[in-house]
Amino acid sequence: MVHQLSAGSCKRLQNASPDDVDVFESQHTLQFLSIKKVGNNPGAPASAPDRYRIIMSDGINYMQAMLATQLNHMVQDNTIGRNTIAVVEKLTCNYVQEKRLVIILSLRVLELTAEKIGDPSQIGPSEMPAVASPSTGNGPSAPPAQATPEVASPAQAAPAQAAAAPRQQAPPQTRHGNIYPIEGLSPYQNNWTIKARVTQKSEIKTWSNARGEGKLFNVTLMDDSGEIRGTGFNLVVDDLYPRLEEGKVYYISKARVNLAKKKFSNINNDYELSFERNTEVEECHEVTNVPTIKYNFVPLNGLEDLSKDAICDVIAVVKETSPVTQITSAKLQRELAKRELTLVDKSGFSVRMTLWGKQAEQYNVSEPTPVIAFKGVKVGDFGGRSLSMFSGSTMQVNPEIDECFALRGWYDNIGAEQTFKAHSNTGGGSSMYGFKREEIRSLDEIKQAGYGEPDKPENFSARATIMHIKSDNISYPACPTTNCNKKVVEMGDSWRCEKCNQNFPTPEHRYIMSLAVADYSGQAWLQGFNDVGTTIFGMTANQLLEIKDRDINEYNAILHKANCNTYNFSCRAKQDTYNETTRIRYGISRIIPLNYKEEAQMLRDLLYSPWAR
DNA sequence: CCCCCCCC
Repeated sequence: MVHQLSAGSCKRLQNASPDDVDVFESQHTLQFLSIKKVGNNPGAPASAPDRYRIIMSDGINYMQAMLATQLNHMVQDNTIGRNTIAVVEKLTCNYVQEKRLVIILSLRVLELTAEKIGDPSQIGPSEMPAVASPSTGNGPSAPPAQATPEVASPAQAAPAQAAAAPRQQAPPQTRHGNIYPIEGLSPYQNNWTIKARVTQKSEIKTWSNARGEGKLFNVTLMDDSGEIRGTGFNLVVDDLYPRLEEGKVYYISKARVNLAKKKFSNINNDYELSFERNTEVEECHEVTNVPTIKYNFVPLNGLEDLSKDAICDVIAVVKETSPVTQITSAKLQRELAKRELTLVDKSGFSVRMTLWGKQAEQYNVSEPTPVIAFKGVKVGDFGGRSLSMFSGSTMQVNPEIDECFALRGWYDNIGAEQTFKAHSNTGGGSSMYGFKREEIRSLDEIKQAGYGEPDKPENFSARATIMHIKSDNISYPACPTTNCNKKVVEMGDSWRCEKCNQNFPTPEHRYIMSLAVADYSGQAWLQGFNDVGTTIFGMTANQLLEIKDRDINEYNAILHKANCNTYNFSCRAKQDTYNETTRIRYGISRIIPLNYKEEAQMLRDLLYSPWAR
């Protein structure tokens, strides 16, 4: 495959000012001549991500760029390498100390390993046109940049241009300097300003532990590129807490960019901000391009498809509001304010939403049945399904969005008179008949655990694939009386049930089957009864036996076709003695075909929710 | 530097 490099891209990138969106957000087909890991700052924490410097060529020139750390995996899993040709789709640029740094934010590989194209040369200082505001130019006498430990030295690649005229290329001197997308922030950039909306502000929290005590608050900041969490500690709380207001937009600069501990936040960013004493915050009144909260609403009837502890957004009419009550949390050893809202929506379901602490106390909506949009709330299983706000969750009363208008119209017309279904503990979702998705165990684990000791049957959940079904004896003739299911014996031209003391012209065949199933860890034999067979074969045992009598090949084909299908199982391990041999038998109490949407959502929730496991 | 998200 022959790819055409974007001749001239290096020059354009080299000369672009950081707000030159046309250059940084257009597509450049480039070849990576080298990718090299560079050292971290001496002061960087051990957990700091690796940083990679890329020498990239447009066939005519080459230049250096840094790979945004969120793309590090591409180097580590060899998605990119030496001589890779890729479309660089998004870049950014900023100044670290006096040095200009181009950072690759997004790329798409065209060819992993190609021949080197052309004979590109380094862009020299002579090719750097004078640009930008002459008023800010320091001229050629500007002190050359020091190679700082903060940034990889570009020595091999392009020593000259980085130091040559950095000031000439400085961004337009707005009062707030270089406006940066949140997505582009990373620890090796220190001269940025973001323009972001505070979408959430926590209350002031205090702590006291072995390492000391103090207070802190968090905000969630959002712009059109992404979101990031910011935290202020102690003295900074006094300064910034009153100045940052939910919903308003601010210019923020000179905060520290740290690695986020994902475990503790559902915010989609590898980094978080730490507000320092010198952090600058100024409200922005020209609010353009700063999105308000984006929602991904789940209707209330859809909550049963989410697993417990999933995080979701909902919009609903608040039909009832409880007063604030104080509960005593055993866990926290203190009192805690709580308020319950009853939410309803067009799906005809109602669900309870719990607010805690400040959010419970400060809930202050005068109208009786507002529409409220909630973001980042936690799904619980109390009463089938419940919802709960985190301190990081947000709510918007009567937001100016279509979903809100639609709900308002529906409720005022018909919804107010409707009765609503509550979620129940049975059926659907993760509460189905003992199957616990979050407690799935491997077959090997079950065997190792020795479940099913004498008189101690154990229930467990498993996900396994059918490998083989014993075909010789797949069913038994049973009493057709509802809920009897006892084996009947053939007596002349009828079938007798001893339990019911009755004879029947024909029995009802019921499945009794042994399945060999396997998962990644090993295999096991599971015993299944009637519902297992009807689930697996999609027909009753009577129907299957009829096929077996008519055409043994078709019967064998049906059994064969059942193999290689994966199910969720609720099982019961029980010790069993038969013919003086004791063994553990695994009975299937429920077989559940995989719901791929639900399985995928579970995986998604694992990624998004630090509390889902 | 927190990192708990609670109760019934």
